[in-house]
Amino acid sequence: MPELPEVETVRTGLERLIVGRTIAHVSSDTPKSFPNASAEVSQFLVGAQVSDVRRRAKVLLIDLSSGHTLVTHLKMTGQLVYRGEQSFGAGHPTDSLVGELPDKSTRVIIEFVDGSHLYFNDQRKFGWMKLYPTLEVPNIDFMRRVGPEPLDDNFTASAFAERFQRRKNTSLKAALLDQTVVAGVGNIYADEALWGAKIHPTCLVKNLSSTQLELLFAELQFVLRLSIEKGGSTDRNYVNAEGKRGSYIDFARVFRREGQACPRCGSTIIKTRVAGRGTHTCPVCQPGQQLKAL
DNA sequence: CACTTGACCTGTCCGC
DNA sequence: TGCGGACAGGTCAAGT
Repeated sequence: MPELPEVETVRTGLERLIVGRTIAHVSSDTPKSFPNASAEVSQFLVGAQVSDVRRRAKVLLIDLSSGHTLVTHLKMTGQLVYRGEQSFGAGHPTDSLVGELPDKSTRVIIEFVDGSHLYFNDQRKFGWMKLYPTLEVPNIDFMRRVGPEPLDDNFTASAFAERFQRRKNTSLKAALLDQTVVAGVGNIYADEALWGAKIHPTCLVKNLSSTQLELLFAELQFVLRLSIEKGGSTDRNYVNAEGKRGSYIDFARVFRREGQACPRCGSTIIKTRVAGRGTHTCPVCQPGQQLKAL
């Protein structure tokens, strides 16, 4: 489930692997994955050179020399994997989690003039690629509404606390997952940051002190930075632009660790459901209302 | 308006 | 071994 650190890791890889390459051909297996991959649109793709790869929240922005941008959302199971030209045989890198490409979950194939490929794989078809004029990207509904980047130097803990007041009657977990409050946080890092701040996910925003919210911000930045350093979290499907896994999951304190010991106090971590999501907490470090364990 | 729930998909896992 | 159902979780539409 790509969140900010995973998308940032893909961005870094793509920046190194595809900037400067020229597109020769684009195909899509289903309009759902690339709604505007029509012949009319391909004139802005074919012959265009990749000029930059950017990220905003969980969205990847692949800028082209044609003045257009391939906007990509990986949602839960999306992967963007680059494969260089293969001079012989049909082999694939042995250190890749992804096998021969394309495979049955390949939705979009971008072929470059040098014979290399970028594959958009997405098992569950929730993700998508869309082409927009670069100048219109900031006007996309999601881009207009999405909150500040949590790792932006200009985004302060007090500004973070202030933005949470927009959702004062909801749970901390729901507020963290709300992309209009702060960008890029998903289920993994919401649970990890709440454990770090010793706050229960069902706690209402209005019941938190500004000190607690500032501590939560510090913990959120910590887990996001650590995960970027570890190349993201490979829980199920996520891989980077080379098809390789990320290792943050090995450093996670509560996420996917139900039944194991809390690394801070030794209590047994439990899994509950909060804001419609599987939620991992330490019942001792994060005191709050008792919830029925799943 | 504020907030919550369901839909979108497919593969995996668990219990019978 | 097969089969039904729960579950995974990002975002938006629909519902309360």
